[in-house]
Amino acid sequence: MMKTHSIKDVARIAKVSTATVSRVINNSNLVDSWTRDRVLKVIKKLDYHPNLVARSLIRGKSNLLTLIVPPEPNFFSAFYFRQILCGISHSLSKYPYRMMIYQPEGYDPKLGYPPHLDGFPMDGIFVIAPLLEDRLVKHLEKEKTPVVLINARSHVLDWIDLDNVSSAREVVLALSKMGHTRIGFINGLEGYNANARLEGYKLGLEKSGLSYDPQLVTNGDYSLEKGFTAAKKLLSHSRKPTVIFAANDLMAIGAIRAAHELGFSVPRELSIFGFDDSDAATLSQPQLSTVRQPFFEMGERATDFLVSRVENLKLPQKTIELPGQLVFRQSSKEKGKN
Amino acid sequence: MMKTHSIKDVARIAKVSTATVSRVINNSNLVDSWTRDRVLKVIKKLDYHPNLVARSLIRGKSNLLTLIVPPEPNFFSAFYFRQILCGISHSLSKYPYRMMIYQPEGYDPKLGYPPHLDGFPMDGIFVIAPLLEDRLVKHLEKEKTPVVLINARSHVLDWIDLDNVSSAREVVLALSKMGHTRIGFINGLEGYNANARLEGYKLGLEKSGLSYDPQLVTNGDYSLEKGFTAAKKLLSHSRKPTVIFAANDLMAIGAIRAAHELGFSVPRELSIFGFDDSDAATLSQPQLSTVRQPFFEMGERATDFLVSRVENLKLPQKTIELPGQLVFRQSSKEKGKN
DNA sequence: ATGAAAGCGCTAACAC
DNA sequence: GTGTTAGCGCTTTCAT
Repeated sequence: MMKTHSIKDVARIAKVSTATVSRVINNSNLVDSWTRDRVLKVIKKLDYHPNLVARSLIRGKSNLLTLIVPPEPNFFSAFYFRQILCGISHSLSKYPYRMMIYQPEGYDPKLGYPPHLDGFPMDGIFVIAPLLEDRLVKHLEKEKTPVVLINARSHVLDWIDLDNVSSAREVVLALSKMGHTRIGFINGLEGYNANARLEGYKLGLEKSGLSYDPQLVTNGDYSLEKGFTAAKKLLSHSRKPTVIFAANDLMAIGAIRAAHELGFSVPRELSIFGFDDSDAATLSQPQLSTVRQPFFEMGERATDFLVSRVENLKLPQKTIELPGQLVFRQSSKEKGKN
Repeated sequence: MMKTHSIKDVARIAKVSTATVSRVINNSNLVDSWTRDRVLKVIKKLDYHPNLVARSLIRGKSNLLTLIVPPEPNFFSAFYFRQILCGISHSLSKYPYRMMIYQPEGYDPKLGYPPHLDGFPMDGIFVIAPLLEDRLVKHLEKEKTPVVLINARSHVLDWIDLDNVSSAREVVLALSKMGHTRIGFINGLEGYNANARLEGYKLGLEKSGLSYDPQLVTNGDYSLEKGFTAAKKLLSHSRKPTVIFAANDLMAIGAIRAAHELGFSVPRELSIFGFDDSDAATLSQPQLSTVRQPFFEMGERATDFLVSRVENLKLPQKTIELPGQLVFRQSSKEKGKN
């Protein structure tokens, strides 16, 4: 920020009042077209740009949105984070808003997080929730600054989330249609997502006329290592699965490694299905079939939600579940085919 | 941003002037400790926080730094981008500054980019340069807003970059020490980096007493596909390399695939060395030996550079070359060993 | 050590 | 249509 021309300079040179200049730069129609032209000419000549700080001060609105990032140092690397970021950034170009990124060092219940977040001005807040602390969400629900939750839910705040249940169900349905009858499942960490995906798994079985077999289901923690051991466990039973569906890609890749170590060929003898369509999905050998979460679109929609709420605080709560998309790659195939 | 208490409320209740309150919140020592206590008490009681917008207006300083992101929609996914972002965010927590992310839709030479960048206030600019347009850098060199270049260089602006030459040289040196005498090189896209890495490659050969053989060097474009074809070409010669050093990881992975397709076992018959230590490096099979760019540290240093320049515009140009770190994984081994 | 007052650049009544 | 003016919340001389 440096010294530039102000509205006064323009007014003086154009021989009008600052009010008129203000009207011009705000496209008010209460200004004669001849006057407007004169003012615009001066504005151009001076290369005048309105000082948005002054505007923020008087309007009580900064046009800044904050994306809160959990204190984990490598959160920016998370695949979903960057996709969402892309979506936000893309959608934001439609609006006169900018995004600030704020990663608190930690949460201090005394000091509280929002709405001050160190006092920096902001009109609205994006929260990416997968790794987020519940208490922050609780806190945000009480604040007046508009918030949109991405990949999480609330009874109060706007949110955007994957339809985990139907996505998992669709996978099982597809697998069943491919001839698989023994479908293993490696669940994620305890929490909403894991519950929903497991529920979808069960619904898929039901819809396919398959019965639920506890021996085919095991717990994971979203890590590659756990996927590895979980798959080994699943494959050690007498009536082995012909396909393993993992609640995320990393565990699916762990499962592939386990299969290889046990001498199973993927996908000839064992199919593997992941969840998330992370980078790892195409880097793995064989490339992973998986569920693509529409993170980019989530970011876009979140932006639309947030901007519209900032501009109209009275809106009713908006929520949306987006469907996942099944991506078939090399790690899955019809049962018995070659 | 919503209606909160102002400095006037505090002043009124504490029975002092606003000037005194201002002194208190700015830690001026020109205030009696008894008065200070009284004021602080009121501040706490009212949960008063200074309005940073008003402060920005009067100080002509927003404490906002902008990270410019090239118009490519998926730039946020680039692995160096997120590492750098982590570094910036981490270092930023030491300072009373925040980061805005701004991805222009495109560059308009007429309108110009900075310093206005749509007029949003900012005290300084981070530019991540690998994919960045030269004309933006040229433009920035003429502006008064402080800029720090990350992964690029300038004769005017502050910058932070990898020491590409010495990093590539170290790889060749290490490879040579491991017994390799025929070291293939897949170069990157024309540009500073590629030149520097090729130069480092040559220096490494020289220092190792190896002679430069044009047959061992071929051009790439940083893509996996190109790495694949380039490696095939290198391996088709009569006097094949025993190790291929690629100017980035993706090409190195392409080289691994080529080797496999041609029936070479990696690393038994052919070693592969990458550059960047991207995600792909650990996801590939075998895991890739590579050069780790200190992106996180670059982000940190860039932040330190930028903040200190914002706070003292008169500083002389600051530049720094950071050394890469060799990471030995499964894709390389000593020649002839098993 | 403290206060009064001007003013940062802009917008929005309100008057004409 | 256009101008006058008050004031957003803060900092900072300049007095005292």
